[in-house]
Amino acid sequence: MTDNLTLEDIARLAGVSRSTVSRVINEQESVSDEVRQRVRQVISETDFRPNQAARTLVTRRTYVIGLVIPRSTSTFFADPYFPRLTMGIAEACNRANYSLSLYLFHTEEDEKRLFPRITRKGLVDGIIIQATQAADVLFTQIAKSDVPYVVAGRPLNAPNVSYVDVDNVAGAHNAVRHLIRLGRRKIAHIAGPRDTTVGLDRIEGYCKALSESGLAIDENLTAECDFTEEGGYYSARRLLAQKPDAIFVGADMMAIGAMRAVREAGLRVPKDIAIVSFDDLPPATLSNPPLTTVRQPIRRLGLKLVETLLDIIENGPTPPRRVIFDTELVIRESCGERR
Amino acid sequence: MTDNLTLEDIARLAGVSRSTVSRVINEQESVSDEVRQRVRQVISETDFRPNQAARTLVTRRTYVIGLVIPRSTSTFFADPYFPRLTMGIAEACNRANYSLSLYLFHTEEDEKRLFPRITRKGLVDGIIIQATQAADVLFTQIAKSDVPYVVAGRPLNAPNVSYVDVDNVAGAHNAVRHLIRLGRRKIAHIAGPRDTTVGLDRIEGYCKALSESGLAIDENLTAECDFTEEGGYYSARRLLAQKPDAIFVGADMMAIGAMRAVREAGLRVPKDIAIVSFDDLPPATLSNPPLTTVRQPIRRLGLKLVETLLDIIENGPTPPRRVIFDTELVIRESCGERR
DNA sequence: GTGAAAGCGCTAACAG
DNA sequence: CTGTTAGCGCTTTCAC
Repeated sequence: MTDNLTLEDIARLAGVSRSTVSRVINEQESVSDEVRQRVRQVISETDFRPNQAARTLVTRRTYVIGLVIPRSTSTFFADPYFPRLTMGIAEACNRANYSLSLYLFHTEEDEKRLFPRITRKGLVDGIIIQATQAADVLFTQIAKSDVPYVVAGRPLNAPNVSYVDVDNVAGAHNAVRHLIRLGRRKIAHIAGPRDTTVGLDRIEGYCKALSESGLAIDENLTAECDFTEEGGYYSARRLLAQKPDAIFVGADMMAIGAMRAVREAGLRVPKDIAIVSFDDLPPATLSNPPLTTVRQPIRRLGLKLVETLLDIIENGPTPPRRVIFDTELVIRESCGERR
Repeated sequence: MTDNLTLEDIARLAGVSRSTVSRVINEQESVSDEVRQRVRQVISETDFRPNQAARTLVTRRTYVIGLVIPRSTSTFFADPYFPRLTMGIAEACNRANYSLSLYLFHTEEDEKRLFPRITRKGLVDGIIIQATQAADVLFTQIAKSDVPYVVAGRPLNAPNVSYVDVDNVAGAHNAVRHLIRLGRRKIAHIAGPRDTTVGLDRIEGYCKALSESGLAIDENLTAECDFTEEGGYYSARRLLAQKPDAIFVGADMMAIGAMRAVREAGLRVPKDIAIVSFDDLPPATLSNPPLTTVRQPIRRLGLKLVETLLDIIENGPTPPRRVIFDTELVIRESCGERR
């Protein structure tokens, strides 16, 4: 099937002009039913599909959106969060008839070399970019080009950008309040990196809940690490020295690690140490005991990200759009009962 | 930064012709150093990047490859397998300066509507498509278009296609032999779907190992299910009635489910039931006890898939390329010691 | 309602 | 070594 058909060919076969075929393909009104039928017939017989590049060249629309995952999170593909988010984004793209280009950076060199390519014309109509520390450089670059973009998660040092995020402060606040309500008093926190808003916001919610209840905020009760299982494990080991009766962990994967450390220390969850975490991804259900955790509406996040980006593509970047989703505390067994 | 610069503009600014600028951009030799410098200067000052669509229109190259995940596997994004594979593919794309378009189908309707769009000209240079039952229809379609493609995993009913797969028969064979060597005699199997080669091949390896050792193949000792944790759980529950002393599970996620069932039945892994599974993904390490499992070189699979596709794009689809990777049995605790 | 013609921004002969 | 010219396949005025 070596078909290199063009509009011209279809036009000839249907006995009309190229313009008419174009009109039929683009579903314009001003074509007589009879001609439209004939053209459609030829198109389906020949299995003709217009060349996308040619179309893009004149319309300035690629119908592609790019999803950029900066390097520090690319290892996070080990975390189920990003695949989930990607699914949501892909679903929205499918619906809107957009293609989704995935730019998964592994190294800083990747970013330096590849990112400028992405922002060239005729490649993507807009970009969804994951907020991370490494992303900050990219923000500057992307802002200089005039490619529309939206950030997944609140960026740290980027005013006036559009983003979609969850209310991490409220989620963390709620989680810790739950522990307090259950009678826990010495609550530790395994936090995400302090150079991300995710890390920072959850710390803020944690502190807020403590303060409200008149509990002291002890620096030694907070450990900072990346979002991995390993990180959670080692952080918990360190924190255990302080003999906390509960840990609020900033992500499910870290909570799995933390529980491993607790188990190894001969302590029991939730009896000796109650645990509440953040995300509600599959590992939360499968762990033993299952995790009480703050659920993020990841799929909706993905859908909204695309919706927002398309809005920006259509109507320009100002004013910045900001969408914050609520979270929901899912109570399972790792937090135990009221004491 | 509303730049709508074209080659022509750069040419004017540098005092040369459009062709010369094009030559500089495409790194052709035949340009004097002096001119090259001046042009480069202007390009960097203006931050000019050539329009990709225009380029594609004439070169017939998009430098985009598509990754198609048919519907039945799209839920598998819950499984860490696909994210991992995607990472490998993305890494290879980055290296080769290709963009990666992700087509994640959720429904049959997605496939019907979207797939024809993908195979149009000027959108992608080639496609990597995941082998599944649902993919069979797509194979027919893609074969009709002349878009180069390669299959991830061996497809069931598609002769003459190029694919990259692991040796599932040998991997399963090896896994089951290990159980036999450890003294297990009544070995059950939780298999993947029989309408996929993954499911079928692993069953074949399982049976082969049994036969070789003179063990009877009992149909009641094999349960078939999808690749989910839930599936593994319910299959194990059923199989437990037969009182096996070992289970070879066709995927880590199913093994996690199977272990849950075993635990609930008051049995212990590996003492009462030894378990060996397939994949070696993070859940295998994190489970309790950690899983003995057949490691797949997923990242290499991804890299090879891209390499093969680029080869096909360059040199045509014939002869079909077939690459089979070896697997490796990773021994942890779920299989226990020799009895 | 339909066709002719111009042009999107680039590459690639072909001259010189 | 460099410039001129002719398209790539489509959309989009502008006539009729």
